[in-house]
Amino acid sequence: MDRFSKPMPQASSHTLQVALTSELFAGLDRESVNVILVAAQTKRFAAKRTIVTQGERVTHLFLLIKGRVSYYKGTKTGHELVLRLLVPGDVFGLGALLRNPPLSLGSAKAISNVELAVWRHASIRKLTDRYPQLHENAFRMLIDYLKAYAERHAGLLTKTAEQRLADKLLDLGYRSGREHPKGVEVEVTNEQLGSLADVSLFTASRLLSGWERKGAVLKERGKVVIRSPEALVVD
Amino acid sequence: MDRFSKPMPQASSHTLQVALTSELFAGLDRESVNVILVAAQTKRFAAKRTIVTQGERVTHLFLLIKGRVSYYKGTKTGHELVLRLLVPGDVFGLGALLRNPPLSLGSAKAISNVELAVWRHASIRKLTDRYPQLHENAFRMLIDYLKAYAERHAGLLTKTAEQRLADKLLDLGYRSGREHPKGVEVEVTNEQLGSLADVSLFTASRLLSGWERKGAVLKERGKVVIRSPEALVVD
DNA sequence: CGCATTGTTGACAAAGTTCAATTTGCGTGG
DNA sequence: CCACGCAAATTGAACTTTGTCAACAATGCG
Repeated sequence: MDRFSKPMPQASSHTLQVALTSELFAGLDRESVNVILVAAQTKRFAAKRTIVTQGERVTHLFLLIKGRVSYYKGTKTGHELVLRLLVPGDVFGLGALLRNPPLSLGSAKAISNVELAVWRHASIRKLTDRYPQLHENAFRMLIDYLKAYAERHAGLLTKTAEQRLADKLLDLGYRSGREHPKGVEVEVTNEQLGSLADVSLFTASRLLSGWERKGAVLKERGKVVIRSPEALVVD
Repeated sequence: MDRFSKPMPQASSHTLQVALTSELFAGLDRESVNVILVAAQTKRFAAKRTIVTQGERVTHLFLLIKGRVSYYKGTKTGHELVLRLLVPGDVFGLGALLRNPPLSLGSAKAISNVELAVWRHASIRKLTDRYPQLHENAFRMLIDYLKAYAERHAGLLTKTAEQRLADKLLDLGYRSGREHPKGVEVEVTNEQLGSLADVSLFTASRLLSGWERKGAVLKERGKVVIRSPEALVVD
């Protein structure tokens, strides 16, 4: 195996594109990210398939390339608490960076058909040795999640259902909105949105209807089009 | 300065004792922990003093040696959301392990007179280079906090105020309970307990009174004595 | 002893949840 | 291409838990 005889392996350009936007690879140059990506496997899951299960050991690190994933926590009473709706560039399974990975704190489920870059525990460990920046980034992401959580929690105690729902809808629009002739289109059901905002799906339905009457949003099954974000901001 | 002429510096035995119980030093041997501790400064704060302030850059890592600290998040509406009551062995300021430390997500306030071991950013960075286990431990702790948070959040949606309050009281008893002729004594005010369980201080007062009538607890100003933990467990 | 902190209790209100009954939209298979 | 059936959304009505506010009591520090 002569080092001159073989071209450098390349990750698909779309995958590379997405990875470069991920916080996990912040501060790493294009080549390094490419090296890291070629160590990953590409996996696909059909809509509604479970990708990781709460309570099982975290043996893989995932980077979402295409589609949407719901990361949620099941509760004893059967409720599903959606922790975050993941969009391309988001990662999950950060526990796999540890020598002895912990048990997963939630489950991940494909909402649409999805494509993921997947690293096995052993290979991501090797990569973090070689690129310590990865560890640094992952650490920072955890702190950011913690911060986001504390805020969500504080919001639950101090804001009204309407404010929380509006906040989440706008956040989703920002993170995963699509162009639409009348505004920004967000793919989300009342139930998902409600769970993210810690509001029942009924309340979500009522509030959205109210906004629609005011002309702030349009609704379709499984979608919301934000027409005037200003109308949703309270302050 | 001859390396044979000077005895090895030693951390105070009590400090070492506490440090060895801390998750942050899990898997490190006594000598290593000692080396790490001598790089720290000992600081004392009087009751009610603020130790770190939300929103300021995290420039120091703290290990609580003696006393109690409240780690909380202030909200715009003036509420204080207590994230955790810290007891000896607990740490805060984990963000200081990052090269560019983030802003603090909460504030820390001394409840009693406290003693802390404190590392400056630069020195803790040197230590993590020398003892990578520190990084590993900190990472795991963040994941554990995240898990605890998700559970607290889920509890808020699925459990009653009574269950949540009971859970927190028992958790505190376990983490920081003291012997008492009639049971386990916990130093906590209704307000603190209420905030930890996401319950108003009035509801906390009412529930505790109810338990006292049933003989499950005894109350004194600033203290609760748990007489029969079983009576508080619901299942 | 006086004052600040902590705790108590009642009356009341409000914000959302729950449940049930329907309706609407959409993909699929005959 | 139509009909079936599931998933998503709607709407009303009753209910309930908990927070809010106010007035007051007790505790203990300096």
